[in-house]
Amino acid sequence: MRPEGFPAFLRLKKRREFLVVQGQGKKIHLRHFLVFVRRRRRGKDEAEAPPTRLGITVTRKIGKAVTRNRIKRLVREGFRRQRRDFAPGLDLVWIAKRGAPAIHYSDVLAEFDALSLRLRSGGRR
RNA sequence: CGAGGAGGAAAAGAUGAUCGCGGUCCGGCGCCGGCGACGGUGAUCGGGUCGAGGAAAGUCCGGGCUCCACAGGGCAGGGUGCUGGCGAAGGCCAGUCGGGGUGACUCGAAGGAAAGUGCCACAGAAAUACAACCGCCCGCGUUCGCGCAGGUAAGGGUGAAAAGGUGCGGUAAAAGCGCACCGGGACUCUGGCGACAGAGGCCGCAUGGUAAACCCCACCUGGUGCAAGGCCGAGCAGGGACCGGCGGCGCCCCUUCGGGGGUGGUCGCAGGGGUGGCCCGCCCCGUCCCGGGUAGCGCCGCGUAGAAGAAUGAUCAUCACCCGAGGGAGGCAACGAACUCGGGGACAGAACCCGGCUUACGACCUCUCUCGGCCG
RNA sequence: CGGCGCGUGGCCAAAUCGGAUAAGGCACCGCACUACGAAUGCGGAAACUGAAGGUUCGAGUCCUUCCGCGCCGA
Repeated sequence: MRPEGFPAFLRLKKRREFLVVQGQGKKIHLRHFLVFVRRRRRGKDEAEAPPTRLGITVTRKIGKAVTRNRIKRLVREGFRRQRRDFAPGLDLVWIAKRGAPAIHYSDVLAEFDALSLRLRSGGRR
């Protein structure tokens, strides 16, 4: 697999998967997003942890179709670039908050930095 | 130079680099089936190729397509409404009339109010019919305050709207009572396919407004919407029909205890099916029919962009473009080229397809026209 | 995708067939009562009816377009 690719098996696609992560995962508030994080279960015969997957939710309350698409693209781009720095075996669900339409790509990168920082400090306990 | 009007074309400014995304084709890889050739499949990898708009938006009209209903006609309901042409369309083109604008131009649901019904608050005497409150005038009476009988609609007052308007004549005061102009009406002629326009003489001319109130007239009109509609369908549960080959065992019912009847639970033989050219062999088995129909990375519908967490993005560089400030070549002047710095690029994302409309929108190009300012 | 409904002070809301200067309650402000508050009484402010046009003498009400909500069906 290409190091910065984003093939389909790295995405959450079914509504059921989203509900599981949102119901059982840990809730982390960032500046423009609400992120749910849940550790994936490891299969019996799998040697290493499964890769970290991403799902994005932007409701119609956030904006019109153009802005919703733009937010999802930016988050996907950030995940694609930062994926190597993340611990494997997680499911992430990003839900856009009200301020999200105004963000730029650099803001998304900052959000990812903040998220990984929170995950590291929280995971030590 | 500025401000504007109309028509058209084109719309992430262009190119490159790096990292990416969706469809499809080819190849690799994984999985499944097969002895195999090979076939199927995948959320996987590589390569080729294609990959948003003029409005993709709103869903205001219409068509294709879909299923349901349906002889024809009519009623009800809904829609449209100046004229002519085209069209499937509430659209387009050309014109007429009316409103707006100095103008180029632009906007208009613009049929009918002597078919009928309703409504017209407040004010006012009176709001569609019996017009007369203050007035004005004549006559009679008078206690000189006014009263009665009549004429009148000019003036005052109310109102959005008050029985055509203005002027002159006229009169007791007045009045289309008479005349001129304006307005109106039907008529004739002329031009035009027509909406309508123009002209002419005629009629002194009471006959509101509202139909985006009910309505009348003319024309159009069946409903449904791709979550339409069709197909596959694990599992679970259901309905009906047929023959139940023979025998053993089991189970159930009846019994005069001899037996009789029922039963696809099971075994054997027979039978049927599959594999195969055929036999042996091996494997499977009550048969047939029917409806509903869930799960599904389901399939088709579905496209030379095209899915069902829904693709066309991010970063950088260079070059154009526009705006502002500085600058000042050039020019008699109004004006203003090169260059430097700073800033900017809208509205918006296909979801069955197509045509029209409406709404949103930065800059640029082209054609044509109007108004204004300054200079010579 | 299709259909239906609703937008009136900060909040909840009324307004008959088109005829107002657009009710009422909660909340708010002031005064009175009280030692202070609550409650009560009196008084007051706050709206151009989602936006823009149109019809009408007159529009919250009728019509058109747009904006924002909500509901229903498949």
